Amino acid sequence: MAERPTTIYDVARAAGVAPSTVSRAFSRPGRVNAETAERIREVAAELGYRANPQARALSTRTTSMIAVLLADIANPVFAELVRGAEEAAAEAGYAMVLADTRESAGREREVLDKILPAVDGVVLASPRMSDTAVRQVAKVKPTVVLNREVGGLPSVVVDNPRGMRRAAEHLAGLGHGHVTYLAGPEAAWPDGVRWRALRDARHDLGLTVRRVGPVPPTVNGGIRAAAAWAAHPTSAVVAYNDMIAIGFMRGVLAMGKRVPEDVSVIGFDNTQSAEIVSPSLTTVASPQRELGARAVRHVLAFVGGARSTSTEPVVLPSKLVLRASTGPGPEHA
Amino acid sequence: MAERPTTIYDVARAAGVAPSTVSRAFSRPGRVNAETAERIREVAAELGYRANPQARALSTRTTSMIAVLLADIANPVFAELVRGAEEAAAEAGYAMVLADTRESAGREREVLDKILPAVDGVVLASPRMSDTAVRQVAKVKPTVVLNREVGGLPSVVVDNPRGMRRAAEHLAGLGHGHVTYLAGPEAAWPDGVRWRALRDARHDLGLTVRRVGPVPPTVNGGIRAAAAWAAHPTSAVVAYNDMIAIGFMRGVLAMGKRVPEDVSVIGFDNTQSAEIVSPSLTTVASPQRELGARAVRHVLAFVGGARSTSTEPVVLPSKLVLRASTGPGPEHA
DNA sequence: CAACACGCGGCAACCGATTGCCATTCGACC
DNA sequence: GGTCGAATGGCAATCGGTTGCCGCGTGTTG
Repeated sequence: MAERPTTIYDVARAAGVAPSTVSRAFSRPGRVNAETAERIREVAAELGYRANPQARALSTRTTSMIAVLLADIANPVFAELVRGAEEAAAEAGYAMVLADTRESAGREREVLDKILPAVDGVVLASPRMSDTAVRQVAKVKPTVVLNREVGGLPSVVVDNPRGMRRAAEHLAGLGHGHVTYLAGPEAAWPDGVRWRALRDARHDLGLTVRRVGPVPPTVNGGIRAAAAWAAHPTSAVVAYNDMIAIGFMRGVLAMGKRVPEDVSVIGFDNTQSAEIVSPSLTTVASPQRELGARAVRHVLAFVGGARSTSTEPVVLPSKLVLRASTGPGPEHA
Repeated sequence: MAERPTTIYDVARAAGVAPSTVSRAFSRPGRVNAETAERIREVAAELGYRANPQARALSTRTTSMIAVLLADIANPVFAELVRGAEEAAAEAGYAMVLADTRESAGREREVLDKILPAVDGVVLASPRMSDTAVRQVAKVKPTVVLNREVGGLPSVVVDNPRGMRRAAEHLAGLGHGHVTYLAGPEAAWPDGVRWRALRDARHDLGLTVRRVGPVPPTVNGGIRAAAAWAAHPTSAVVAYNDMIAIGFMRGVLAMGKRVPEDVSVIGFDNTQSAEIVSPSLTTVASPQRELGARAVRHVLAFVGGARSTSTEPVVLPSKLVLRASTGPGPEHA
């Protein structure tokens, strides 16, 4: 432990050349005589030399690392997203580091202070901090925002309005006239978008809509939402995400009601849990893996110097996955 | 984007002092005249100065960051672990960065090359690389291994043998005489430990045990395990983890068999899914949050210079959580 | 009044790489 | 034989901080 790693200086001394030559042997193929380079490489291998990316970053200002900030690692919806991001980064020869910010704007700031100088770009997935703070970050390093739009900044989002619209149409088609939205955290940008999309659909589809919450985006949050909903029950609910939807089902089951006979439930995200819970959950799916990959590629394009890249948000489609948690409503023909 | 951040040199010029004084104003309270320090701090705030931890690391060799390497982010068992690690790190004023290595020893190496110089210590959670490679890492930076024991290196593990023993006792008590173990990845250290613990229990408890697999530690892996198990069915199975157990249940359900009437199922990890699946899953729980926190504190102790810290593994208890997936077996009294 | 300690700021070296520029060597060409 | 240019290696500055050491000015003490 704490054994000093070998540097180009160690290698240079051992190989009888100048440090600059060692440096070039690795980063400037052809700039150094082939034999000399070969000898240097041998000595380096023998000594177990590994370049220190941080030291390199001092002068080159690039580290081959990008950071992805996540609001909540425990939220399973991020699992696939991270995979996509990691793969896209690896493909481009970058390492991806992740930071969990525990749904807190303060933690986001703290982590960024430490990590920002160490990376070439940042993906902010569902950031909780203010637009101003996000722009601040974007001034320092190439930044792409995920699941949120911040004016003027590149972002990758899911087509939430269309997803919600499909959910509403599905419920209306089943004969549900009243729908409750179980709201997630107010700091979560998609929450507002989804709620507005539901409200916008109400005229066309002849629905009345209500809203309970906000509750935390967890199973327990869903249980609390169930209690709130019970004060003015409706025959259908759409939850901010799958976790809330699952908690809600658990809550209403505990009240002796049944899903979907007494109440139809739709979630968002199509997490693995949506499939294994029973009744299995109808939910609005989004291509998370693709989302992560696109965000990373987008950042890397900026890192590569793209200046003119459009700042129009990249919008990825969502689709409704039908399962067993939705059924006919009171006005079913 | 790409706007050069302010440095101590900028601050020094603006405040009319030497860069070294700026540096000391921040890192050596008392070393600089209070008024001067105050003025420097004001100027710094005005210019939006933020210290570059990487540059600092060059001379101090500490970055206030630690890395946690995970075999698979998508595995929900890691969610709580990460939480515990993150909290313990934050408590000590450290930032935690995470890297997903996609169950690949190669990725572990690549990521470590990039990230190691940027952090003060490393937690290797369920590493897939060889003992030799792990020791190599430990020579460079303080390292703690999680869910695995590598001779001579500090580690934090769960008491798997006891957990498996409890599971076996539970099944034996219910009148199951034959138990199949659904094996996880061979590279996963706990897999061997759990299997051996089950075999060791067989004499005492009068069981016969079999083993199918290995299969990937996922729901799909479990479905495959179900097919393999069906060739020689037993009235009880213990899976390497919850995901496999859940996939297994899905698989046998699809064959028209019922859980627990036809086969009792026990998982490992007590992930959230174990609770919401139906039938709910009996599983061996471990204190993941504590596991993560302990590992981080352990690393930080080494970072702080502890040399004599014992390298005896820290062993955390596990316990059996009874749910609906286990029931009486054929020899039930 | 001399000797000394202490407070406080600056100088310069250093951490580990990269890179612009210069010096040397050597072969080629006129 | 002289000139020129390509190939190759070294010197030294630089990136953004940290820190050992020096020096100056002031206050304290004998």
